[in-house]
Amino acid sequence: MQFSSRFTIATHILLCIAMFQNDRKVTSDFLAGSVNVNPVVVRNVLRCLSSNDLVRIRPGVGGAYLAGPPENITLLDVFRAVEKEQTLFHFHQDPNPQCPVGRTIHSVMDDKIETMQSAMESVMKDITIGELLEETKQKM
Amino acid sequence: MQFSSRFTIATHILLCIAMFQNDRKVTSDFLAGSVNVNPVVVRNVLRCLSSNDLVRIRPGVGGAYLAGPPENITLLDVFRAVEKEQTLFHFHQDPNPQCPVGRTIHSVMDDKIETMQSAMESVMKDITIGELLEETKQKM
DNA sequence: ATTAGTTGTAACTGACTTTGTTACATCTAA
DNA sequence: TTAGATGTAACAAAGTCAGTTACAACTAAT
Repeated sequence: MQFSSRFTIATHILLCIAMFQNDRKVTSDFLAGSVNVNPVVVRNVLRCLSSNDLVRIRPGVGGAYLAGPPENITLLDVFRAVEKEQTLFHFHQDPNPQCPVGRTIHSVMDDKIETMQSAMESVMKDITIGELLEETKQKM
Repeated sequence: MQFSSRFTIATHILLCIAMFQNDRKVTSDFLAGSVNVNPVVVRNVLRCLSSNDLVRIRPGVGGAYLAGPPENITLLDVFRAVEKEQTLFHFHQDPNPQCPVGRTIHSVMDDKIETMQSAMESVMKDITIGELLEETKQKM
């Protein structure tokens, strides 16, 4: 099981906006062309990013802009904006409380899973759209 | 999106085997009762664990046993045994190569995602079934 | 050899999620 | 008023997960 592609799509979108927002109007159709998905998918992702104050969208006239400098947007911001279900693992429901393992499994495992997730998120927190933008420009 | 519950189910199963294998025959029905899922789900997970040499199963006569001491089984072993799709994120297919972002997004993002996953896996590697067993016994 | 108890595994279902798509209402500036 | 956007509901196709049934195959004990 994996996280959906919304995270990579959202990162792609933010990079595109950062790259092009000063030169042209960055519409959902333009973004859809670069990411190569349906414009509605882009608009749904943009809505998530917008409601988390990462981008500003101009309804009617069109165009998306970063809400702040790209150095201030971390991949953790992006992840939290687009992934509703942010716990890493499903836990099986209703383990048998009459079994000593079933009775305690949650209290034993919950903080382990949290540690795993924190490890992942601390990496995300240290990577910004600004860095990725620089790296992209170097590779152009 | 999340990983399936197979990981927590597998961990539960291993803890149960470690806890009870010396006292009674640990069948898939017994395990199913503790985890509170269908015995076929247990047998499927057991097959994954067995083919990765974490447990031994006695066909015919019945009963599952740890293949080695619980201190030698890490949560990363468990994770790799039961999760076929082990990359953390779906990547959107076919970004547009005519866009500078689309052309480079993979080479920019791939190692970042790998770093995130490594961070998670290094936590998994440091937690063993033996530790969880001790913690369970303390909480009983 | 038979039997009871167990595992191995295929097949099917329902529920859910993701992704793609269409359609249309709404908004804004020119 | 209009052109060009965005907002969003609705639906379908595909995939995955989990539950269940059913039955073949295996093993030890009798």
